Amino acid sequence: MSKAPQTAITPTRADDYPEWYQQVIKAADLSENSAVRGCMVIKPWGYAIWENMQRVLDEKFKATGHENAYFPLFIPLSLMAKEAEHVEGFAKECAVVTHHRLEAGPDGGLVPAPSSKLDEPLVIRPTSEMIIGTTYSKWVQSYRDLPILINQWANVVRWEMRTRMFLRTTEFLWQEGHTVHATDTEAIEETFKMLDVYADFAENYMAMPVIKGEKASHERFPGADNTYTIEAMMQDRKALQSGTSHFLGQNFAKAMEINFQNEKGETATAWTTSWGVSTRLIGGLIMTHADDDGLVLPPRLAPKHVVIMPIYRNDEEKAKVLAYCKKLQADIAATRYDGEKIRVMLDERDIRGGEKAWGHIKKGVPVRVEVGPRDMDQNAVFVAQRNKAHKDKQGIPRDQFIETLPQILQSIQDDLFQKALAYRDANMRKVNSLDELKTWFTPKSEDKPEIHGGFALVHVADDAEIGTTLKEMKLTHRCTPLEGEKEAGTCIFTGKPVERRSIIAKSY
RNA sequence: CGGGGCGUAGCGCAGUUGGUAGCGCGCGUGGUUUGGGACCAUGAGGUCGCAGGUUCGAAUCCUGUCGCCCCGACCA
Repeated sequence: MSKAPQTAITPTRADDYPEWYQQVIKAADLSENSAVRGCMVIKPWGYAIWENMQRVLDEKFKATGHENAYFPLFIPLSLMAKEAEHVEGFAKECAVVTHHRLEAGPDGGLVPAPSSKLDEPLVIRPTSEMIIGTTYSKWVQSYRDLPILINQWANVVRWEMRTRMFLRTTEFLWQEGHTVHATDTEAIEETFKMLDVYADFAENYMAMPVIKGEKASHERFPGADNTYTIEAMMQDRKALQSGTSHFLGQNFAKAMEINFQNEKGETATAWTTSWGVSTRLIGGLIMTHADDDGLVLPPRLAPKHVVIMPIYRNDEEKAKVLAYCKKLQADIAATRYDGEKIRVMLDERDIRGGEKAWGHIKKGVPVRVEVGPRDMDQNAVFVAQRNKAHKDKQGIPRDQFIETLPQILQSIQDDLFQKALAYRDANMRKVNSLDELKTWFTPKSEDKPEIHGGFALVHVADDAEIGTTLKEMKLTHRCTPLEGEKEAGTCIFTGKPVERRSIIAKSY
């Protein structure tokens, strides 16, 4: 008999954080590497989380006046080249289609047929500003055609050197909103509105605290006038850029000729925005809440809120317990949480109880319910919560359990947010000198660096050279927070006066 | 692209003076068990990444090739 490990996940976060992350994904059956380099297969449990994210976000987009549409996967090369900074930013990571037919090669196998070479190569979209902007230029004639408020759910490809499951994959799923406005004021308002939608989603659904901020000029989206971000702290205290909203000014409108006649009959150039979040959010979800026993899911996004695990010894008991569980399942499913039916599964698999329970712990199911003959006799259920220790279980009268389940789920949702918030705030502090910054971001043990650092609130000028210096220190300027205390000071690198502190951190 | 490492059963691995392939987990079957990761028994499963070469004989030696992983440069 092999002794069960102390934790369900090996190694622990403290032992080897990156490896822990991989193991959590594996243990929770979220995704796996595919036959294609850098591309992952998102498995049902992982995809169900994405579907929940999509559903909630989509409702929010609709509620703020947006509609969905779909644009092509391919972008003609010449079109890609139209906005100088944009090309510069993405040229290094584009997959390009050059042929449209295969034929037998000289050494067997298949090769692209030379005769099928495309006159103009097609770039697989790394983002869709160009193809969408070009389309919009045809749609916009008059100020009466504005605003255009469209979102698309899509896949994009960015040929990154190094990939990490969910955090950075060659192909990833996302949504990208692209809007056109008659005035800069309106476009800027849209940019902030969607940043707020993202922050609301991150905090109230993912239970992941975020800081809204503006990116330094050297961290901006290529071609944007301003980039705004929500930054979250992971459990290794690194920052994860979790969503971005860009005010594109007139850069893309000029390049794509998105022009219109205004009320006075004059020709005017439009103002555009774009904003997106991706499957990276799942990585953020994992690294915000998961523990050394595996995934921990906030109820509002969990594919299943509750799992019922029947316990029995023989066929006679099995029949009784299963019948009882099915009724319990139906009654739970008829109860509502967060405006929806509670998602409950009955795990009837014929495997050992321990294995079954640990499986659900590793998958992060918020509430586990055991029902055996003893409980049935008392018309009670045995309840465990994923946000508590795995042995911390309570017998509760059945009807009381069902009645309080919505509150239990909400308490888990709140608890996860509060824990994450406390962790972030405990690891965020003002840093007033370069030395202090260096010290904080230098691990005490060099061979096996411990989790260290955090979010440093620093006075720092918006300067590309500082960006380079930071990079050498393996740090980045995450953002300048939009909210909170406005405390003027002098840049710790240049001594220049700056209006408020920015966040400097290691990042994903 | 630079530096390291690895391709042997579904997964993780062992396998040196070259002799025809093994272990753990998982999986199937039978049984004993069962309120938090069981145990016994018994099975199934591999052209040892690919292609050449040396040899009576290659997972093992040589040459080439493909792929993957880790560390850097790039980034939602």
